[in-house]
Amino acid sequence: MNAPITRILLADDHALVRNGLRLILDAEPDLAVVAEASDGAEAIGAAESERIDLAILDIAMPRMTGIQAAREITRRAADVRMIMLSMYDNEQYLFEALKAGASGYVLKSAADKDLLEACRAAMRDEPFLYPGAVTLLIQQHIQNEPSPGGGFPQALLTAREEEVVKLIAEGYSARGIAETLVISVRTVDRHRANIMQKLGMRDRIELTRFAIRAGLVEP
Amino acid sequence: MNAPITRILLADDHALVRNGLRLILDAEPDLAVVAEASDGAEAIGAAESERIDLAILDIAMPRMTGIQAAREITRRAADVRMIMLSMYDNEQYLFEALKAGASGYVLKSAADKDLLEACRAAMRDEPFLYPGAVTLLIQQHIQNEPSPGGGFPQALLTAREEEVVKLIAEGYSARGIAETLVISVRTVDRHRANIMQKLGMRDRIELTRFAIRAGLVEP
DNA sequence: CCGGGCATCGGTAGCAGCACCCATTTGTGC
DNA sequence: GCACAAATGGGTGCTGCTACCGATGCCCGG
Repeated sequence: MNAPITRILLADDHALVRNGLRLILDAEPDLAVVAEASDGAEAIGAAESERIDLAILDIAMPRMTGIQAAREITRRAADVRMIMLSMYDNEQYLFEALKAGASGYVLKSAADKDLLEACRAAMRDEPFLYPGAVTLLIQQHIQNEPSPGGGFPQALLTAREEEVVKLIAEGYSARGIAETLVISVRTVDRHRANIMQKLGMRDRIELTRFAIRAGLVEP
Repeated sequence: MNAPITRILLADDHALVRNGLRLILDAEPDLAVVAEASDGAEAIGAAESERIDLAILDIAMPRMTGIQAAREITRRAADVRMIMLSMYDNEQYLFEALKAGASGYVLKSAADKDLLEACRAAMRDEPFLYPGAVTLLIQQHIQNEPSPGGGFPQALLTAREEEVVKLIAEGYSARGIAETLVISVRTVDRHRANIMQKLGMRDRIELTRFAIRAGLVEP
């Protein structure tokens, strides 16, 4: 049945990594890298203008993360399949990536074979997750099945919570945040507690790293 | 004069990246990857036990950074040349890498050619730096040439302090750090205080962001 | 040999972060 | 209108962070 060659967009901000991945992919007869991007905005442009079957997006890219890019690509070029490439075995990213429309989630610490398999699975419209991700999905599913409305009842931060996270990561104390937002210290405290519970985190350090990963603040 | 093939140790914690780089390197007739490592400790072991000409070390690796590994390799296997691979165009790390014995410093966003050139330069016992690094070196040299006994007027952390910063930024409490390093909580406390004073910082949040900027830890 | 930097350990005190409890007001969707 | 989530504010208490005081042993360079 001689499937046609899969035309791939490769987005990663590190040229060396990009070229390495290109070698891995181009070695396969059924895969061809036909476009590259070094950040999320470029990836969106390429997915629209080029004839792309599959986009491989690194999560950590400057200006716009792979997740944000995936959301835009879902909206503007819905026929493009997407695989998310991540340094982090992190459930937040996993869920966000899936919600953003990615059909695969591959760790950079994975084997070449996994990436290739994810590509082919994506073209068959099948998901591909690394084993740990499946476990996470199951746990999440067991924890809170209900949500008749659909998606994950899990943690998206509200606008206010996002503001608070940003300020925490910028080094403000609860008191400073309270003054900045003109609310009570107790409310700041409450927001922080809610955020940490949603994200499953334990202190400001983890919140800070989350905020940096999420691009809310610069390191 | 038919130089012998350069035997390379490749150390990076991400298998996909490692394999991509291996393809880039193995495509060259004069270079051969003969060993791999996924963290600093493994790299040190491999540099000792295998017959290695050149080690390519990623800076950001778990448990032990490429810099720390380079220090050990310099001590234990002084004939092994080293090239540092970094995600960050960061002067702190550039200088640390050079001090640790690396003869090359290549950004992951560089071109393949740069990495290959750095490898060959290392085998000729010549340094290789990306252009921005040379600029940084010059600036630093102009700013403070004298100071025979001492380094930079501005705070360079000691090796121990660096370890503590890394652990703080990874979310460890003082107590957890004390257990990890097998020292007293008070000593950890003292180190943290010294670090914050040196860097002019006020809490763990700022330290965390510093550590991420410096490439000591991943966000 | 001695000064100085580094690493180590101790006490005290205050304030901040964090957990767990409570409540009211507002807006949005059904 | 009613249900629900978001945002707001409060009380209590423990733990951890941070500041400021002290000290000793080690090693390295002059």
